[in-house]
Amino acid sequence: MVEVVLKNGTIREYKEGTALLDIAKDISPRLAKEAIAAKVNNELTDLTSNLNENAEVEFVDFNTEEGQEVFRHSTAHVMAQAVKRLYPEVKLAIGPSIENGFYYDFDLSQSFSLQDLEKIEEEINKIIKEDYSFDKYVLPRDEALDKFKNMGEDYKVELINEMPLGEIISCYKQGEFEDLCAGPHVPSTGRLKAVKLLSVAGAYWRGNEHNKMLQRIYGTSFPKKTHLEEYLHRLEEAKRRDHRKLGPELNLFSMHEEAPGFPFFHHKGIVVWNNLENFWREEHLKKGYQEIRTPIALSRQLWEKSGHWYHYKENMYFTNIDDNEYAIKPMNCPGGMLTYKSNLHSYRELPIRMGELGLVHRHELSGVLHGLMRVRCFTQDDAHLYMLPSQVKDEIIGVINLVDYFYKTFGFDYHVELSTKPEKAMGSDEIWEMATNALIDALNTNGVNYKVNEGDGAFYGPKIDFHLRDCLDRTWQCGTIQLDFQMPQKFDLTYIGEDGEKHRPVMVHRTIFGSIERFIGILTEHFAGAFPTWLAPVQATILPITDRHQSYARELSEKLFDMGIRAEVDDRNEKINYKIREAQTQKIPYMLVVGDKEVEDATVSVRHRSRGDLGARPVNEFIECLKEEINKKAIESSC
RNA sequence: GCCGGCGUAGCUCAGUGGUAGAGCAACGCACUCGUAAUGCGUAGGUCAGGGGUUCAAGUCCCCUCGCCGGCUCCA
Repeated sequence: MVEVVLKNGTIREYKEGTALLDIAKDISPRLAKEAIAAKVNNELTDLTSNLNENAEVEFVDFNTEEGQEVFRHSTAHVMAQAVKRLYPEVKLAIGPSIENGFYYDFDLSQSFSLQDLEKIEEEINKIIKEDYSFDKYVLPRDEALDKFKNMGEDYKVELINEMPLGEIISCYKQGEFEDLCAGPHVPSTGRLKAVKLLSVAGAYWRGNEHNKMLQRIYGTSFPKKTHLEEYLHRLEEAKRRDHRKLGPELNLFSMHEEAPGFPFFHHKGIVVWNNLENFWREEHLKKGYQEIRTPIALSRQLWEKSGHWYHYKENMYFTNIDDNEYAIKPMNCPGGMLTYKSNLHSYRELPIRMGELGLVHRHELSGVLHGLMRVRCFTQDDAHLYMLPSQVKDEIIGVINLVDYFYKTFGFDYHVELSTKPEKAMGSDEIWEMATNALIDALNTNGVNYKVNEGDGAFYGPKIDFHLRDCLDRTWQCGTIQLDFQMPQKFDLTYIGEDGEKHRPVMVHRTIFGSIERFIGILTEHFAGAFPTWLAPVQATILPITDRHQSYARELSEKLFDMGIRAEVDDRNEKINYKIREAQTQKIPYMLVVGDKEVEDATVSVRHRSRGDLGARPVNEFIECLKEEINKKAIESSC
């Protein structure tokens, strides 16, 4: 007998070699039905595997991240099986689960159309009905190599060849289909109730652009049809929040074929922009930042000195002035260096925090442009911090806290990534290690969770990135903190130390918004265009019922204007319902309806875009409340 | 940049090789109205651009541009 300790602490005994699935059945039929895999001594395992020793056992269902991963991964296998049935000459690459679904990469000469996806989906449903069990088996390396060579699965052969020598090679078989796989999987294909294939896209083998481009089919799956439908519905809803749709609709910005990747901001977009800038300036002044501005075009020699000429040239734009070559700045730092160097600095001044809202231009590949999120010119809320080595940790902690404060003001969740030395890097390994450890130290001190991206750092130093999510759960890097031991050296930056000698300061590049353009994109999607009142391009619209209420409406509007509130009067000859509808679609926070009653009582009837009709209030009382809401930068409205 | 898809009025979309359409928006007129669309009328098009096939092309073919979904890259 073996002893099983369940998650709730109860202990049960089973015959040695009992399958985990049978244990689940013994505990409850429902558990057996809902369990996707099991964790034996914290290791994820197939339900079909047997228990041979005492162990802690936990059953994993679709409500857990691991359960979803296993479920989607199994679906990917079934999709590969379906594709193989329909296109026997196809070669399989890899097929992992991803957030919200799965994909599988295929090498096939003909390209998949949307109709093909439907056919594949039908075949998947057949395989689900046929309810094959997922059977695991292990085999020695040579046999595995022979097997997949004979099958013509070149990509699998490549994968096996790269596995460490001692590694156990396992395969899973369902029906006629076999695939190299570490597992685990659901017990049988019948478990995969609701599957939907979503899109086809090109993807390079192993993510390397020099490799062959394969066809990637994306899909998702759920244990219940209704859950799939809910998910698809949510996707549709999310598309309505897309800033590329809302931006032009709300008259925030527009994009034009004449300038791909270069956004045009309209008045209403600029109002949002200016509010962000004002907030930024206020908070940075409080934190001891100076503000500078440096030119957009700087000479070739400067970029050679900074290293951009050698490490970043393919992303830069160039121009000639009086027969000399200039580059349009893709980053603000070299200009910042020159600014620092125009004065002599004492150690007493450090840390110096020099901010710049700098417009940078980068030549991005045409295929990556994406509304305001990925553009070819953008305004970085940059700053360069110059400090003593002993100040590094505190300065980084200061920036981490500032980012947190900013993002909290907008109600954003974010995640943090740490990027280490890339292949194309300046500087020695020792310097990189020191810099990277400084960042790690600061993160740990602040108790920040972070993910490590090996080799993803900037060419001049490692970085901490802050990522925000868009409406479709894609994440975008916004804030960043980059340590730089290179630039100060290249530009021979110095400060005069206590000893009267020149010393080299440490430098940090950092942004909070990242790019104002991208941040406005994220903001738009996060609030679905219904910006908090302090950011809203129009904060209140006054709606007179008829012509005879227009003078009262205009008086009110002037009063609001004098109090610094952005208000409009809709004096068009339309019914009140019509005006309200339009104000609603424009997502204006407050609608102030004025008619006979309001004129007589010196009140306004307040309607909020999401809270509806709130009734009449004295004008002054409402204005005070609104001012307060705006000053507090409240996310929720309360007037 | 690469793979695939898409491009008709300001917006959303019809249009099966044979005279370019609808709704909304815009503009004009009437209605003076109480919390999400008043009625009638008018105007609006190089069917992304260029080339080709055809008696005839929005429709079929080729090229270019842009957009969308990914990959690579990145704030």
